[in-house]
Amino acid sequence: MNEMEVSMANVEDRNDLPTKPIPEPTLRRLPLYYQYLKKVRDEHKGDFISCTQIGNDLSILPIQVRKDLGIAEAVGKPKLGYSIDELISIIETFLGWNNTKDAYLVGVGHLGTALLGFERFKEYGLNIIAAFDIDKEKIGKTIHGVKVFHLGKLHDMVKRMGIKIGILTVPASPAQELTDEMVRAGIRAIWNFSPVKVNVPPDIIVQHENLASSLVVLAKKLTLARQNQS
Amino acid sequence: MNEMEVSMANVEDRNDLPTKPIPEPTLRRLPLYYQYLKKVRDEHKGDFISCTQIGNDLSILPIQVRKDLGIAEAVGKPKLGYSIDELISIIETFLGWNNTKDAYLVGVGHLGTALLGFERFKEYGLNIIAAFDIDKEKIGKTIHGVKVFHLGKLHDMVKRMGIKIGILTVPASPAQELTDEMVRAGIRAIWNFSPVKVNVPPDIIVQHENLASSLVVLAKKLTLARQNQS
DNA sequence: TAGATTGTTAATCGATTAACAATC
DNA sequence: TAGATTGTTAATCGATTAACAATC
Repeated sequence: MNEMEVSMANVEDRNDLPTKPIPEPTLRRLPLYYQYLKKVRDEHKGDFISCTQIGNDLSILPIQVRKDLGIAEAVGKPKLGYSIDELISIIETFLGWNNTKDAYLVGVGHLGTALLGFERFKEYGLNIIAAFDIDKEKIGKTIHGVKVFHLGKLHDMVKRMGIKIGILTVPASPAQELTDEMVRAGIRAIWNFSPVKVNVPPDIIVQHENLASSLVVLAKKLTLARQNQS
Repeated sequence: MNEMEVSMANVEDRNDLPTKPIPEPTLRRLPLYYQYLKKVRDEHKGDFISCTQIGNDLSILPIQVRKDLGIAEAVGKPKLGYSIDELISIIETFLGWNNTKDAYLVGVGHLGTALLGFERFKEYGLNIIAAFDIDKEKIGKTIHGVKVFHLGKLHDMVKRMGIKIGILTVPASPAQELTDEMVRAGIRAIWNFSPVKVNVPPDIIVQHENLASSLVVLAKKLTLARQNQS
């Protein structure tokens, strides 16, 4: 490959489609680094940090930290490490936390209410600007600064505001129907906290948050640990 | 390998340690199959179901369904498929949902309250039998059938009841301290809903539930989909 | 019987981990 | 300078997917 080809490849990578896929495990670890780095910054112990340091503190192999940071396009200095401030800002940019995305939440039960109270979401570029329910007790109220509307208004409001992200915090039974309704209105990505898998057209993104799955992993690890120690 | 060796190997696998590790992705999919199978059973469309059918409905490759069910030690009939009832019962047994595990919950905020209300956990063998907080408003109250105690009673109650699972639903700041306290008292597995990674001794299990990580995956997929379609 | 489906072994794919030259 | 650390290429590992004989 000659110099011309190299520079062409760079241009393609940065400006053109398709963007190369980022490994999901890396994507999931970046927020961990971010939270850790902000803590470290507040301790004022220096301006630079090494992968060895990060890895030790987070129980992740240093080489993996280096790979992840490389994918996020961070650049370090041999012997010194990475600038903490720069790293924080690079992760923010890479994950798109600078430009906020608006979202609607459907289902103001216990979990929905809890999510409405997560101030932290704003830090991660997510802004829940309205909630929907069918319970007359809740409609019209403002919960954690977010107004609750009747579900019947969902379609028009999604259309009018051009909302792309929907958060689904409802029981199993109405989950599919409400998903269909959101998709019809123009929602492109659904964060699904309901206990069932919902079906969507191929161009719609669904992120299924399944507490049962997580609990199973925890419980099985506990059982295996007991067996192997006995 | 002769017949003797084969039978010896079987005996070891079934009765002796160490139990062979189960792939975590499989473990996470099993509850999905379970929820789906219960729905199918209630529709009374027949007694048997094939991997093709399950896979189509859940958007999972049939061969992967077959692998997963095999790992859970399910046995099917060529041409017919698997008995739905048998499959449900095999998953319940394999995941240990028959014998309930008691747990304590620490931090009765919005999320903690929501988790206390999840009746579904009982189905998955998890029984939250007490909650702890430092807020005098909450102490002494019963939320969703679970009594809230002062945090100071955690240590003695864990010891006395032999509780092994702790659910941590607190903000970042007290998370590590409360983890240490739980471990000292005898907790062996922590389901961590706090926004920070907590450090534990090597024999303690931590399952970190990180909403920021999930949100990042959702948002990045949405961004990539837009770029590739433009 | 014929054909769909299981169970198992092999091939592929992608993420993790190792190796090592470049460098502040 | 010497040594720790980065960035990159190669090796390993484990999960997914494919292939195919056995079978109700």
